[in-house]
Amino acid sequence: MVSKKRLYYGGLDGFRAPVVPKAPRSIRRVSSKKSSAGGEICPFELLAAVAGKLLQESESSTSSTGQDVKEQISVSKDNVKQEPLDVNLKPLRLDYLDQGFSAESEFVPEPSDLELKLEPTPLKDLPHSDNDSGIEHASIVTTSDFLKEVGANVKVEDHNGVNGSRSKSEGGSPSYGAVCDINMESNRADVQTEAVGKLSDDFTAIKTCKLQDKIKPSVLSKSYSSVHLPFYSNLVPSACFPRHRNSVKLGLRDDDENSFSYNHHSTKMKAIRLQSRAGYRRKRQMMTTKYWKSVPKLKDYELSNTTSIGVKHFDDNRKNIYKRQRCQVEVGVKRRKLFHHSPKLDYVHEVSSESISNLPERSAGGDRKRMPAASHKAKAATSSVTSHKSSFQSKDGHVKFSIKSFTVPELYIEMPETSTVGSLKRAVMEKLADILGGELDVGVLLQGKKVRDENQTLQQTGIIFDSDTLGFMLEPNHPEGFSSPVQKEPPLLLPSDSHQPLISGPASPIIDVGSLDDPPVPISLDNKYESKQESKSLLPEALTKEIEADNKAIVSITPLIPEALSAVPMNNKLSKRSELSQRRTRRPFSVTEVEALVEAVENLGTGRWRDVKIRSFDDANHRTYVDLKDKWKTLVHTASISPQQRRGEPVPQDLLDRVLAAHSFWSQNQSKQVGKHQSEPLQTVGTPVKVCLEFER
DNA sequence: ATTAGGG
DNA sequence: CCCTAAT
Repeated sequence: MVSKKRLYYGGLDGFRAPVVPKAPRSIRRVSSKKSSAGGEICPFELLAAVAGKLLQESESSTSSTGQDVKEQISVSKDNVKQEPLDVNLKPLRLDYLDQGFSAESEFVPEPSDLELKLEPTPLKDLPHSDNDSGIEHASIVTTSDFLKEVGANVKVEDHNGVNGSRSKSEGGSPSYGAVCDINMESNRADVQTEAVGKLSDDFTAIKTCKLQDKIKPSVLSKSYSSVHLPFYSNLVPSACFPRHRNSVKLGLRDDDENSFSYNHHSTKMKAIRLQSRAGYRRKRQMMTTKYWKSVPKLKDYELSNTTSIGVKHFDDNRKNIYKRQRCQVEVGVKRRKLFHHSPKLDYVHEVSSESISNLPERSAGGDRKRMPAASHKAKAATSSVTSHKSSFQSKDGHVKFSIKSFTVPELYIEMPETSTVGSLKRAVMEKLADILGGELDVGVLLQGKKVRDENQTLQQTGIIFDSDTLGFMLEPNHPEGFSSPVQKEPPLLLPSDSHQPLISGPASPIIDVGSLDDPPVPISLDNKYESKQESKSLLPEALTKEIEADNKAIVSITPLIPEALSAVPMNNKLSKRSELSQRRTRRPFSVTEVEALVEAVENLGTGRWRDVKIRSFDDANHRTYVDLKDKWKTLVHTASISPQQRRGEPVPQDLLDRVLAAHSFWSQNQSKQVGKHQSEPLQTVGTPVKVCLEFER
């Protein structure tokens, strides 16, 4: 840092000539995208694997007890690889109904062994009611049907015995019909989890949760472009069940990084086309734009009419359909209330999400550069699958469902023991925010209990990742600021029983996933992937201790994704804003970022935010050029006010000075407009010419 | 898609 | 940060 400043004042090196001269958009664009070549892997493999395994096992087993399933599913870890998960899943087809995902996705799945396809069938049998009981009823019915269906094929039953403990926690608060529904689903989910868990001992933790979702009218579903999720039979095993902890890492980048590191451990692994972050981002933006803009503009359900043709249930809520997208979280609580009060429940949805946490022995080396040494490493590969069955009916007796959204982010977090629980929370939260695109509040659970004192250090709290008792709970985060009721709910945590460290309990199922527009969070699941950490801003210098402890962390991610689709006939006013646009999570600029910004602006000027972005924030997808511009704006303002009036993380005065200098320089120097190509970067002449070569980041 | 500003 | 208008 210090030397950085010097660098700046060094003059020679201080303001380098614009690295990115203004160039034709086309060209620049290319350059900007290049970084995203990596792409991401569709994470559905995981789900597929689970499902497949489940199916397989189930088919052979008529038993409905968890015990049986367990036994049957038990697979010797050594055979994991030999036992490709190319289970006969043909009957299962998951259709990823997310437009964004499929439509413009660069994601080109390879031939898949498995495809889960949703068969949009009329929801003829879904009961609709105007009251809670009705809702509940609907849910139950759905579940039953589903089970029935499943039973035919898979024999997935509610394994209370197996999940008893977890069920308990869940059952604690079935105040809402929705909850009840969830519980049931959760159990099912557990089964799957169990199955997966049995697949390999390498699974440190598996967490399954159900995402509550509403079934959308089939029409809507159809409108979605369907994405085929390729299932790489061999991928899953290798990816998910690292046999040697040191050699294989399961990771997903949850942040906006584009690069994936591969561990060449699994040769069988098929090369997978990774979807680039950029792609994701694009899609997401598209989606958001669509919904943020379209919704408000459309009047009189114009949108619904065009989009949801033939959908009659939407009368009161059509608009909402388009809102869910980004409000996943915030609506959560509200939604539930709605469920309660909402007169109509048009859809019953069943969503499942699975989270698999993998505990890598060691952190990926690649992360080192970005991550200061840390004592705790929490790596979690979480996959949440949201699938809703538009219909549980299956003529052929096959289970059909669609995946609404799927996220299999790997949260790779390294925290010093001295870091606080709060920081841990933030770290996780940010990751999730990036992934889910929503504002999520993360609760840290230890031994199933929510850790309250966020100021305690991990050490003090007793959070040792070796204990399989660390969990995270997603809570709805209300922009409005009121505490979310959901927090009151019994936290769903990871099983703390050490007996089965591999399997974790169901996560809080209270998840609502938007159906249509959920931004498919393309998250790749790849064991070869080495996650990078970008929590630098979160954990500045604190990360100093390097403890190569073998930490296991189970991260249970239970995204709460509100479903706007639900009957929300009520006044839109109230939840209008919140539902339409969930504010992005606030990410205060760190000093480091500020410095990067300052430097970039010094060189590029104040009118080339895109270039600034590329230059200094290319890897920070959550920082858009608009953000940078805004930040600059605030920086200029900040620099002009008295230090006492400044808030937040104090920005070093020297940086502010630079801000002012650059600001005045560029505002005065019209050259950018004149020569529009490359204006002379601001030359700082203050200090002696001292060039310090320092490479940051 | 970017840029520029207002809110 | 969000939202818009204008490019």
